[in-house]
Amino acid sequence: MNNDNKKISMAVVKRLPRYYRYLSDLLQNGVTRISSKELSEKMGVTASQIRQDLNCFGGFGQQGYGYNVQNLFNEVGKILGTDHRFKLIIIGLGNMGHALSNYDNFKRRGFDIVKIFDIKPELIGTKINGIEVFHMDDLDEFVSNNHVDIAVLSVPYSQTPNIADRLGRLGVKGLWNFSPMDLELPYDIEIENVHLSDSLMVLGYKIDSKMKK
Amino acid sequence: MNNDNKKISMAVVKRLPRYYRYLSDLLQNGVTRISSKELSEKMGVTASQIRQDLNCFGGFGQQGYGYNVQNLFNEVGKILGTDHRFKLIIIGLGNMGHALSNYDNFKRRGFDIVKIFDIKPELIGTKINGIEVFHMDDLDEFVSNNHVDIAVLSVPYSQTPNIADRLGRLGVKGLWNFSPMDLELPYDIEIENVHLSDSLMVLGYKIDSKMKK
DNA sequence: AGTAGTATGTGAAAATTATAACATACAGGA
DNA sequence: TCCTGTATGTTATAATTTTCACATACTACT
Repeated sequence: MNNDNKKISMAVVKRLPRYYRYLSDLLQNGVTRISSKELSEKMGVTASQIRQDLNCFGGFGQQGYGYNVQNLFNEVGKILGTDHRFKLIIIGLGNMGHALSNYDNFKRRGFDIVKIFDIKPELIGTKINGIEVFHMDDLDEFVSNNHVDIAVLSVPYSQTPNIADRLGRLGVKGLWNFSPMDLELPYDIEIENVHLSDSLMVLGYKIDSKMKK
Repeated sequence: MNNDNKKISMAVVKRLPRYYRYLSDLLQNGVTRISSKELSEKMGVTASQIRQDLNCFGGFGQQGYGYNVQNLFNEVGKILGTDHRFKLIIIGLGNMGHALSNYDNFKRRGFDIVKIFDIKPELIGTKINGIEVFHMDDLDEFVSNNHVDIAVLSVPYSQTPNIADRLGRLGVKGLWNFSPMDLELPYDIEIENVHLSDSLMVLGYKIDSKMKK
């Protein structure tokens, strides 16, 4: 609907998945329409922010009525790419790689894990949650011959930069990085760093700073 | 040094763990001093931001010299609470609970997992990474009689609100929530929501929006 | 010891982000 | 069909966050 080329800020984009979750919940509960005010109360944000955020992408609501939940859910989904599938590979079947491989929630959001890669001989050829485990030696060939959008990096710290660089060269479009190392590559690749320890430390800070008050 | 009561914004706090990581790296590499300019180049942020951020907590640097890496590392650590230990319990030994239990990185950051709770009979009494697994029925007694700072919530969606409420009532200080449900409780408890799917969807958005350009 | 160079801490400006305010348009009932 | 009430889209204002700019103070070299 709205095809403006005005830049959309990351602040807004980062809120979209949350809207998507709340809308999904509403749908599940059979709610068919909602106003920005009602939604704002549920989500603990201002109604103004909701309207502003949504309007970056188009006028999905109607004056005097509000938003149709199903429609808005679809629209936000489209913005987030749920109207098509992303193909993922997982690199590194350690703790986190294992957990992510078994996490079925991603599929519901449009993300299919198509293959897992590791180096441990005893894992190669096995299946985790129905997904085949290949050896890292076969990575380049697989990525070259198959459509892969995103690589999930859950390898040890020391190997992260090398493998990340390899994936960048292979032309993978996105990198979901679980190593406690920030990645920035000289390739045309989008990177999303997930630093669990960082989040935990922020929680620790919040607890401490409240005590001091 | 600086004990002002001026409020420190979350924007700043969320950057602290990153500083901490980079300083840790510098230490490891034997770097003893660094200027905000050098650090800014390494981290891909402005030198001004680094100086502003650090100055919220005190003047850790010296004009004409820069910052002593070891000292700054210690100071940022202190701000983040690494000068004392946080006691954690993990609730729910599913995929994520399992991964987190085995993640030894937390210990290095000041967080000790002291007990795991689940309901599956075959798990009770076993040890994961040296940590005992108790039954959920024993949760209340354990938390009442032992020091617990943070509960890590990695239970199924449907059970999240109930268990979260229970933990709130038990007086746990912080909640590290891995359920795709936002938590806000009427207790004096700090909450840090970790929504992996959200992060993945943002990555998906970034990939898509680049294509369209 | 004196001096040139360097880098902090900080106050002010710019940019970004969030909130408020309101004119417009539609819904729904009489 | 008209009219009141409601809720959007959007413009304007406020708040926050980031960047700039520079005076001050320390380093290090002669």
